[in-house]
Amino acid sequence: MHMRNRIGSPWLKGRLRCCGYKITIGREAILDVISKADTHLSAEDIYIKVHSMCPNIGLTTVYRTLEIMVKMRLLHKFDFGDGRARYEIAKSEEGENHHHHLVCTNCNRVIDYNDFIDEEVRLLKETEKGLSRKYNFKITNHLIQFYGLCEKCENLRIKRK
Amino acid sequence: MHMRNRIGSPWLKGRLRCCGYKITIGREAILDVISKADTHLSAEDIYIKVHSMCPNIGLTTVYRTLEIMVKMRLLHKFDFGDGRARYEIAKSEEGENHHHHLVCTNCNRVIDYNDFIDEEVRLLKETEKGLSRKYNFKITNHLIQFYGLCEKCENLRIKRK
DNA sequence: ATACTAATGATAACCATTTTCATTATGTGT
DNA sequence: ACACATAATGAAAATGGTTATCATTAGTAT
Ligand SMILES: [Mn+2]
Ligand SMILES: [Mn+2]
Ligand SMILES: [Zn+2]
Ligand SMILES: [Zn+2]
Repeated sequence: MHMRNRIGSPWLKGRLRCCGYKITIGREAILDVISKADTHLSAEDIYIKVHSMCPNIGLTTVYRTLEIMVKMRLLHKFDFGDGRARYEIAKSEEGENHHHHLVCTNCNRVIDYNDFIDEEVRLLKETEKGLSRKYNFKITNHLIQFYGLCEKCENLRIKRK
Repeated sequence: MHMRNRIGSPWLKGRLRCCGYKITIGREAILDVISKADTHLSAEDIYIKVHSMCPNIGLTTVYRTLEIMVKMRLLHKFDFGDGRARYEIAKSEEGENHHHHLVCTNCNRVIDYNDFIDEEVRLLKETEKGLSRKYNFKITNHLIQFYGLCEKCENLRIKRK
């Protein structure tokens, strides 16, 4: 039993392996950081965290691994408007991690939510079905984001006034 | 009556003017291109079209004008995943131009749709109200995109198989 | 027409991401 | 354990969309 087996999600490693990808030290460290993250990390965020554990992993490898995982749909890639891509686990051993976002247009804070009401989910499926038929478009995914001001920024705005 | 009054949306020009912005030849040409566009243009797309009419307008001016209009909420700025921002009229004399998108993940084609069903609109408003209350988040806008394969790409995929 | 100042464009800088390529490490078969 | 084929890697350079700089120009109010 080596140290290596202790880091990185075994499930994610399995997914990579069975797609023919090799499990390297760098990838393990990257998987480890991603699977433990509770925010939307940028490639550089991940690189910095990985670097503290494995100082010889390059930023290029981070980008390459992220790209693979996005293609495999294990990771979601988002643009929240701050000039860099941000990543978040899409699938894990526990299943899909589907949720929507509230994005503050002032401070770029992002709030996840997945407490959908039943009616919401039903109508979304209905809508997807209708669109698929009408536009002959095979829908595989959706992105729903609400933009506005978070509590803090809205309070600041009111005070300033 | 000069030639200048014949190009660019008078309404858009009015909006800029009453915010203290000067109406320049470059801006008129940019407004003209944007208001006549029926696709999601990039800054360079706009620059090329403007250039054919006004060869001495620089790309920098295009970027600057677009930025102003996005801040004024006259324009929407989108990221469809092709590495450049794309713009689309958000408000015009006729009112809001609100719609959602179907984005092909293979060829990057984007389909607009705004034939929402009543229930859809109602539930969206309801959802926004619920989220605002729950997360103390002041929602001003939303982005809804469905990803998948357009008719053409889906057909190609089937044949290839 | 004049003055004030916003707007402009050429250029360089910026910076996230990608490409290149010689070197290294991994999985597999022995 | 060893060797082999080749996927993966990292350092460095390139790419490309966007932004900053700054001297010059042009729109607007008077
Ligand atoms: Mn999220
Ligand atoms: Mn559109
Ligand atoms: Zn905020
Ligand atoms: Zn397509």
